[in-house]
Amino acid sequence: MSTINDVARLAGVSSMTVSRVINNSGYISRQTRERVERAIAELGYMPNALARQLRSKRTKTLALVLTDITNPFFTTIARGVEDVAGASGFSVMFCNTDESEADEAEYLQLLIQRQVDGVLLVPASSASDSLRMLRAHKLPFVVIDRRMRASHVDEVRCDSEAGAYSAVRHLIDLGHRRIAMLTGRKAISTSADRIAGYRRALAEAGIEPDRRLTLYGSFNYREFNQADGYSMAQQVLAVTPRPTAIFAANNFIAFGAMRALREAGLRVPEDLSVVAFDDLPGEWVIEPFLTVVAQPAYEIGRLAADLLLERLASPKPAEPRAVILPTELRVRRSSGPPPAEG
Amino acid sequence: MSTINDVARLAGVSSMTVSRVINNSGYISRQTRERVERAIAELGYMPNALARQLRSKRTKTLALVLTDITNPFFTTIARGVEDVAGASGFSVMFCNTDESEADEAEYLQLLIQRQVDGVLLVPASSASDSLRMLRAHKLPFVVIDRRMRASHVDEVRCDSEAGAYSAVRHLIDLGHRRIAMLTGRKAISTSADRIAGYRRALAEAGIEPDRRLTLYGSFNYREFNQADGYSMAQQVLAVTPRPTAIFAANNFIAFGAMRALREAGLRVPEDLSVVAFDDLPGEWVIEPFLTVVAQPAYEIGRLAADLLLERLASPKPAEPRAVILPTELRVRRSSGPPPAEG
DNA sequence: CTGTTAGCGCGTTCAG
DNA sequence: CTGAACGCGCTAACAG
Repeated sequence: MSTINDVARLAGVSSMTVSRVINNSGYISRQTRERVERAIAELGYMPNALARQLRSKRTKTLALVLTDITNPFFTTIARGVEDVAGASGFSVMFCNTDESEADEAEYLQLLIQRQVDGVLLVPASSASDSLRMLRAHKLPFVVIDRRMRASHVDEVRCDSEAGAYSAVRHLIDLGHRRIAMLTGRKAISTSADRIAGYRRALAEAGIEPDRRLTLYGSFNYREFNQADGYSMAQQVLAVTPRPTAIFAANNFIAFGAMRALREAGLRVPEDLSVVAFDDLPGEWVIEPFLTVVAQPAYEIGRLAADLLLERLASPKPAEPRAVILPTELRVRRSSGPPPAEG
Repeated sequence: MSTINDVARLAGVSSMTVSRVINNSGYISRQTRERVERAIAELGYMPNALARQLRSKRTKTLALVLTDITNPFFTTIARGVEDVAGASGFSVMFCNTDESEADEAEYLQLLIQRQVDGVLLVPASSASDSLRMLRAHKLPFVVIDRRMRASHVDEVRCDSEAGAYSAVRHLIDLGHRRIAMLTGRKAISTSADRIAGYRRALAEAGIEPDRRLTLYGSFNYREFNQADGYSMAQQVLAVTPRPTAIFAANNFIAFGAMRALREAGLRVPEDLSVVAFDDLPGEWVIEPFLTVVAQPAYEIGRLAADLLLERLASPKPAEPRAVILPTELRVRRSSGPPPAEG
């Protein structure tokens, strides 16, 4: 409502003096400072951030571009980002791309126009169009959760290959040899990495991979969720001989698969074991059932924001840094030995 | 990087002409339009949103101030808000207050400074300091999920009283007469309303309320979550005669309580029934167990955003509107008849 | 310690 | 159909 000039007039000083009071910059006599502060209080003056940002060329805003804030894995990352950013006086804009590259591009445009200081990006694909755009506008960024084809970027993610390996290895140790893998979109690096880990574990155990047992999700994110896990599970159950275990590349797929299994009258883990990527926050689960490969989501968000803020603070462009976090296998009740041969 | 003037120079026109091309305002000859567009493409020019917003006094941004985006109930609301806002070209800023009135006040200040066009507020308390601030700065807002003491505001929420009534009535119908109620902070209207519904159901059934069976959460939000439900459950279990049912005012409390029950060696629902407010999205639950009073969270977000956008669009301040949505009782396996008298 | 000048990048207003 | 002048609210860079 009221501007810096109104304050200046009321306090009988120049607007510059008011500015200095607001920003605590330069020296000001106690008297004038108090006069100014009184005027500010009287008018209920609040500085217009747009004008400040336009002038100072800094918005103190980060953007977190991810696929779906509804997914607890990303929600937790978001929380980590916000906590770190907030502690440094930065706000965070959240953007849901729904795994759509078009939406991602559109959001990046918006963010560039809004002059955000930096971007945290969970890329919808490993293509580098987005990176090109970010670079063209000299906008600092950190890639989260997924690899890009273009290397040499700051990135924070988990070791999906090793995580998948540990999950499949766990199943193999239990005695499974026919293990199906239900994964996400082919375009996402985590899908590829988890399949790689799956294959390595099989190879190490001398198990010949059966092509019919590795399925990619198709989706269209908004329609996917459980549906894909459900139909993929139905597909692998139709293969003979039937697999004795399913490795799901994320929680949603696992839940969809569980539904398919129940409908098929199969018990978990007696008839079939299930292991998934990503755990659910403990608060939302009464009694955890799924054996999972957990990723430290909050930590990912925290570290990514740290890295980005560090970049913003330091004047010189340093070497890109990759932070690769370990996963943790949490063995619970959904995995057990395969049923005795019939 | 490049400004409107750079484009103008390259195209050999004035910046005003470029502005008209960007905004599709006024008449422009096909030729110049094409020249300008070529220049824009060549420079990779993107308009500076800060400057536009400063000039036009509109940011096309809404803020959603809530207590915790990590809570699935609010996450779903957020998604509803974002979908509606996005469809009208608005961005959304999310702000987590962690149930702290101080954080809320701080965020509102930030939002005022950033000149957001409107605010969707899940108030941390029913006190009206926040409303005063919003009004003083003529910032349109809609209150979500909770009542404020000050009436006469736009609001969208569920009927907590009726929802609680239906839950407790369900328990009474099953034969329960000693029903404990574990609720949230006293300062939150939903706590009060749910207790009112609880009491009405008891009164109607001629059951004398036992003061020892109604507990308020203390918290400090970040530390609360399950912990409070856990300890509150322990407290009511110590009361003799022991209650045969627990009504939890939200999911987190319910889960904490479930943990306490399990540790106490009590089976649900054989030894004790549990009913909670708020459902979990179906995608994250393998087999829903809790009987719940579900709120249409996505709908709440959608309607609130609709209402706010309507206010922004219409020039005249209309009468405040209250949208009160019904809840839905979903009976599942956590509730059953009380154990036979020992 | 304080004020003046200038301009961030854009769009409104009014002339042509 | 196009352009010039001006100002949104604030602060950097100089005075003094």
